[in-house]
Amino acid sequence: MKASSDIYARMRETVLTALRGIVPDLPDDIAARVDVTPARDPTHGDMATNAAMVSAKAARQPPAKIAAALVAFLNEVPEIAEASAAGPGFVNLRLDAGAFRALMPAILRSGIAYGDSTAGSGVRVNVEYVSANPTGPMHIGHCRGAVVGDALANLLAKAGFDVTKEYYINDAGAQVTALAWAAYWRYLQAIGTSLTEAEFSEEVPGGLQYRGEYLIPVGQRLAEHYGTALALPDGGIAAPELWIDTVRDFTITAMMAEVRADLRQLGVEQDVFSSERALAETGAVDAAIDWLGQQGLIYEGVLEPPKGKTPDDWEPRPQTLFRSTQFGDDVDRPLRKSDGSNTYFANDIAYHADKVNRGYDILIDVLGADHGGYVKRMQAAVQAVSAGRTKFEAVLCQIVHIMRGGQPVRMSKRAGTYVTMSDLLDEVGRDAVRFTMLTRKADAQMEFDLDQALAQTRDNPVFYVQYAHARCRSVLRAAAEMFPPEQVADAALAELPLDSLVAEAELTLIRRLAGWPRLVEAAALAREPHRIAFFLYDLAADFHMLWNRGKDDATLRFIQKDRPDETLARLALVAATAVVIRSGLAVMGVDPVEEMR
RNA sequence: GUCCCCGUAGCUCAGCCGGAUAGAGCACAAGAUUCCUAAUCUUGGGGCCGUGAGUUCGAAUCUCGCCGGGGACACCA
Repeated sequence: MKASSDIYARMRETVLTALRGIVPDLPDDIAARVDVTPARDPTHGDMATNAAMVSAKAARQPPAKIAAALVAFLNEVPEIAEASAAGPGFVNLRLDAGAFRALMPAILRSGIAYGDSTAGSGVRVNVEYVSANPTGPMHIGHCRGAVVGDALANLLAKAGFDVTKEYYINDAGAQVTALAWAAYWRYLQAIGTSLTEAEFSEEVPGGLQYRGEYLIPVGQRLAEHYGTALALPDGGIAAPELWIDTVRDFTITAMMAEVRADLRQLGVEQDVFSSERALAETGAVDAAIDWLGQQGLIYEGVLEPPKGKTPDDWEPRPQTLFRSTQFGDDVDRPLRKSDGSNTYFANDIAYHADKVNRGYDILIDVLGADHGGYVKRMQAAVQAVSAGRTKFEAVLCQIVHIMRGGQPVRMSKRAGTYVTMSDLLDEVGRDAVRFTMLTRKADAQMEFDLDQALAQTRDNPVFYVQYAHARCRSVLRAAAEMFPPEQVADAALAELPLDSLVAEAELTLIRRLAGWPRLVEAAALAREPHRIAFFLYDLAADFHMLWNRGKDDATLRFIQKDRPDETLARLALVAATAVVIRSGLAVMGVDPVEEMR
């Protein structure tokens, strides 16, 4: 088995081996707490371990004594230049520079697969994201969920999970009925009805919704397909049962085509599209409710009114309830409405049961923060339908405010009430949208500054990282004048001796590259794809710094015309840097650029 | 009233499973370019990590209370 390309994981194994020699009956839970982390302060060396401190109690020895024994052992390890005890019991490690340099051939051979991990050990994860109602164009909120979900799925896959990307089409319920009415209105307009919008709205149960212009083309296409057959001869409203299924299906199909087009523009491709309607029609919802009933998790009851804020029309009412409180929820949750039809929650239970039955170990839903109150009941439901075998997690995405010149941007002509994803993509482009959306924790509100996303300065992280990659490529292009192309290919550079890389700025960069696998694992475990963006930003900073060192001191430039061997070693470092940037951008779904214009 | 998220430099935010002297960018001040793209870099000032307790060798990080901001709270999706 080849050594892990995560040098921190490898050193941790070494430390554990040493620790077991000192504390023979080391408990597993203590061993699990032993960590080898990058040193925060470079004067402490390259890495530090807490091994002596966390094991002190179990060993019934003072940390300093364990640390001293660890130091003695670790100083005999060839890769370690120096081990020393410090502070309350840290053991600091300074590695032989060669140990870091030795990673570069592995990086160059792996390409963007560098950083791939087996930490997920093939655990099956379903990441459900976007899942917008097909009632209109995707807007800015969907966009964040789409980017976060997609990057999270990529990240988990890189960390060794077996990932499925899924979209849940909410094509059942009252909203799509309202959508059908709205499309029908545009249809009547297309065939020249004499009704006014106000007159039409009078006839719609609940009133006309979805008044944005985006349904006009759908109405026109309905008119092309069906002529006047869906209306009364005078252009009036025909009996709903004569047209509503037709119009609804037609409109959902049209809206989903738009959604897919928007997602394609964003570079998101999901593996599975699940339909709420299809699920309901196969009887899966009733089956799920029956199953819960057999487990004794369902009863007929009356809920207390919510405290503090009672709805105006609240009245006590017997309902079919799920015992979600048995699984930690605050109240039991209704599965059927007063008219006997299923609630959205009931459908969602069936849907998640379906995912459980497809064999996933972990279900992750990427949701808007307004669904925060939904998480506990879904956790309860998944626990119930999987008999505790499947884990449910939610990643909540907070609201995004689009800003321009310090002012919020609100309206879209087409959609009427919100900024569409498509507008945003047209204005700043896919890469800037994706990267910028990942420069905040998902559960923190963010301001998306259009000016900044387009700015070509350091305060635009997209640009800054892209520029670093372009500079790497630029150096390699320039080197082509000095060497034949095959000699500066990644594979060839991977074979070179690298002992000449000794400058501090070079070693800083190399250490950063060495931290990539560790970061991938940590980010995947925390479900925090935004960490990738910050890592790449720091990596870019290291590279730009090294580049500028060459401006102060000509001997530090990458290309040294009279010293081909040193030049090639430096090219290896540049190429490895480019590889890691590409590896990170791939997780984020951002394309690297070869040169800036 | 209950639940969830947030509170770190003037501003926008990082801070990985608790670790040593809390970090970036912007803004502000001063500097670096006959050069692999200065679209960059260097240096400097700037902090009661909202607040009070607790847990312990050690807390920005974990627990509880309080203050402040956002969100969600039967029969919507």
